[in-house]
Amino acid sequence: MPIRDVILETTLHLIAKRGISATSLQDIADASACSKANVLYHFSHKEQLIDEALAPTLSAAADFIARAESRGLRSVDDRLAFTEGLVEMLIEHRRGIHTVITHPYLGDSIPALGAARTLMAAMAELVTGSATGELDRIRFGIAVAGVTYALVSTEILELETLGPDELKIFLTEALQDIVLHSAAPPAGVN
Amino acid sequence: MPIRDVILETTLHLIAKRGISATSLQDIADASACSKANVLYHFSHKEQLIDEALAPTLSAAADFIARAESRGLRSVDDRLAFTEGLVEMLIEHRRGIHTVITHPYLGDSIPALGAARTLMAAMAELVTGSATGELDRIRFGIAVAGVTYALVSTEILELETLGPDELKIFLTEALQDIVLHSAAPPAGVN
DNA sequence: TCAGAAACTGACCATTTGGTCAGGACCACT
DNA sequence: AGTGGTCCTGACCAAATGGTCAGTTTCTGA
Repeated sequence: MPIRDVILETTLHLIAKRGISATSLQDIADASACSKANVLYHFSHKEQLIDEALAPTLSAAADFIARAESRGLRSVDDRLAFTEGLVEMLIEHRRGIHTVITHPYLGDSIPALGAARTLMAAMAELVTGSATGELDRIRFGIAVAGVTYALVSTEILELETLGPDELKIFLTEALQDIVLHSAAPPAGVN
Repeated sequence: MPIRDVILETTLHLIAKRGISATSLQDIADASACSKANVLYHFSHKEQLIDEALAPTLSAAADFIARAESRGLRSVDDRLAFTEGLVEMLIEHRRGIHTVITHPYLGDSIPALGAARTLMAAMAELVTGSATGELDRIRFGIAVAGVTYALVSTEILELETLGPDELKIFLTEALQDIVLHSAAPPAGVN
């Protein structure tokens, strides 16, 4: 594995664990077994390094949202596909998502985090735009925010005991219960 | 307002906005219109300052969880009371909760954040312990994590347009829909 | 009025931070 | 063998950080 990729991998790991501001270039260099100068040779600035480390997460999220947008969320099938895709994406890019979630403020200095904000807004509009009423909207929103955050801090639901496959199944099912409940209310709740 | 309280207030404000590591004592001093040395006169270390700024949030959360624990979450009424209390507490201590949520890693250096971790675990056990099955547990967890996170980053659901009262009503209602759905499933979903 | 405590400050310090730079090692190609 | 380019490093820098301290102002109570 080329040192450049090692550095990126290490960076993603460290910033997810300790946070961005608390992770110095020296830390990253040490953990990558190279010099700080070398880190700055491959990535001109710290911001650029972080940005690049988060890039895969961001593009995966952007893809997911773009697909969902083009398909819409009107039908029950759309919503099922949406929730399943969301869970899949979140699981695969756990560490990046965690970083994005825990750093809402650095959006101005790190492009990826700014982009994340935009994506969140897009997702919110997608989710809320397809809802039929205020309550429905909020319920859907809570569900989406819920899986996202629950997965990010897996201890909260003691999810870490589950394997990735089970995890995906359970989360998807739970999410779909909530979402379907709002898409096709059995009683006159709304 | 005594300068000590001004500093605490300012600190809570700044760390919620920019994050802990990115908020320097100088920033806090400037925003409080006093010298950095004075900040360190009232609070011997940065960690202690942060800790004290988060204290009200932490004790409110601890109180809430203790009350919920002693009452349990068995009956529907208990769950209704729990969700309402949760939403109330989250709304009142928004900024502190936001800080706690976005700084899972500093738990070792800042006591309040360590305590927050413990509280989260306690809440998880409370919530999951009262569930009847794995799916039920996860659904409840998602709902709780959902309101928490949604409220913390209000833009996500465009909640900032709602007044605090409406906000509370809507969030509580949505949460209770989800929770009740799991407590007393109308159809044989579970 | 005056002493002593509490509140506050500027100057200072060691350390760490992100970042630069001149040069060395290693490579492929001629 | 030599040349040019990529990879990599130690030494270095200015700025900022958390924190100390000696000393000054301000309050308070006798």
